Formats: sequence, structure tokens, C-alpha cells
Amino acid sequence: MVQDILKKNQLSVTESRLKILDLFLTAQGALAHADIEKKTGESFDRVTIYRTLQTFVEKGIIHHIPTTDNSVLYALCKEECEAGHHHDNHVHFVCDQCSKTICLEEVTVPQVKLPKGFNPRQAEMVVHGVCDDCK
Amino acid sequence: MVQDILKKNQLSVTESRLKILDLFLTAQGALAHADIEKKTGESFDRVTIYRTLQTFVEKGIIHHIPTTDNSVLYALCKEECEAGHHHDNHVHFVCDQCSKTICLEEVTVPQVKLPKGFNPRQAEMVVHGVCDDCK
DNA sequence: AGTAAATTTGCAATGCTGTTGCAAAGAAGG
DNA sequence: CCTTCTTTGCAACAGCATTGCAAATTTACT
Repeated sequence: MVQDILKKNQLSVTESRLKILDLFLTAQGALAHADIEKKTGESFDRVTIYRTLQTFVEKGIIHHIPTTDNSVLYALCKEECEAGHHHDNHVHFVCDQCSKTICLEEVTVPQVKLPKGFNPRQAEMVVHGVCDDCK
Repeated sequence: MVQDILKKNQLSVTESRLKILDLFLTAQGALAHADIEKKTGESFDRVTIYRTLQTFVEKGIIHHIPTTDNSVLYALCKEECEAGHHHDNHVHFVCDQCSKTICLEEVTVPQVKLPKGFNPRQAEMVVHGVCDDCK
């Protein structure tokens, strides 16, 4: 239940948090601030949404998704994520048709051989194409 | 010569374009708008720089670099790039130390096996770590 | 070289995205 | 039910990027 997730993370149960968390639970794919603003029917202040997202990230409920088009997206974390320590080494897929962004949990970012001198620490991969629904 | 590149692309030869193009030719690594603003010593208006970058991208002289931190970076295109059609399937490297972004022309983005239904069209990869200079 | 036409530049204004301070409203805990 | 602590909404602000328009510059032509 949505309430329990908030309580488990020591967060006050408020209308905005319930609603926004619910959106993430039912959404397939990642959400941007603007998506949430739209889907909540503008019942919450922009600032509240920003702060809620920030809080959720800090608690490890959602995480920040790498994009290459300079948008800011969030998605639910898997169980392995904890407050302050996110695991997110999977490939992300962006559909050119419906422009949804989806976490491909089962596809891990491949290793690449870098030129001499370059020391990799973390790699991110974003694949663009057509998703399952749009094909 | 810098002038010739402009003329080849049917662009008027102006001071700002010469200077900015020159910056790209001599820079190692990608440039952001702010870098250019700094390196030109604020002799051009911010707007002019924006418009120049836009024009260069349209002509295929520079291209937009994928980043995962929501910054906007540009780098020179290789010969294969043409107006409106960029080739940019190499890996990009971001140094955590000096925070330079470098095109690893010789490292191509590896293919990944996607779940059923997903149809890849283009993939981008950004590797973070420590670069040759900073190691 | 000189001039008209077309392009580019700089300024001002505007929009979008995200942040901060603060008082009022709401949740938690007894 | 009441006190305390947290969260919300508003207003203001900051940074980055875009647009309209008049002035300046470049190009092309004579």
C-alpha cells in the first residue's frame, strides 16, 4: 500500500506524497516534473512537486534517470536501492514514437575498452528506438 | 583555414563565427556555451553565441554531445557529418576530475540485446571516470 | 570602390525550469 | 484535543535559452 511505503521511509503521509507516489507505482516508464504536474491536475504547487521528488530521491524511493536530451526524469527504485545509495546500472530506452522512457532492468550496460590512460568508473547507456507498445 | 570552412558552408564570414569556430578547432574536448562566453572574453553577446552554435549545428560543422548531467555540449564534427545528418556513434567520456568531456572517436557504442519487442535505432553511451591527463 | 540588398548582431523583453525564505496550513504524537 | 514538528503555497529570485526588432555588418553587384 502507498501509505506503508511512506511510513517505512519515515515520511509524513500527505496528500501530495500519496498522489505522486501512486503515479510512480502505476506509471509504466519514467516521469518528468511536467508529467506529474499534468497528471495531478494542477492540484499541487510546482514547488511542492519539486520538493516531493527531491525527498523521494533522498529516501531512495525513486531515482534520477540519465537522459541525453536534457530532460530530468525519475523512476521507481528496485528493492536494492537504499537511501543515498542508488543502483542503476541498467540500460534506458527512449521510444521515438511515444517518447516514453523505460528502464530495461534486465539489460546491463556493457563494458567497453577505452584508450590507454582512460579509467572508467561508471557508464550510462541510452538506447533510442521503437518500444514494444508502438511497434 | 577557418574562413574556408565558413565559406564552404555558405555562411557569412563574421568576427564571432571566426572566433567561435577557431575555439572548436583548437579545443581538446567539448565546449559548452559558457566556455565559449568565457574564452571569447565576453566580446560577443550571449545571444550571438547561441545563434552561432545553432547555425553551426544546422550546417553540420559541430554536433550536440550527449551528456547525462543536463549540460549542453558541442564538439566539432568529423568529415562524415553533413548538414542535417550527424554521425556520432562513438562513446563520450567525462572526466570526474577536470570535468572535460572528450569524444572517443575510436570507441564505438556496443550493441546490446534488448528484450523482445524493443527495436533499437540509435544508442548513446557516456562513460565517467578519470581521463589521461588527470590520472 | 560604392551602393543596395540580405544577413547578422545586440539589446530588451519574455519564457521555462528550478530554488529559496517565510508565514500559514497540516500531520504526528502524546 | 492540543502542542510540536513538518510540509505546503506563495512570492521572489536565479540561470539558461529564445524571440522581435532596429542598428550594424557582410555580401553581391555595378
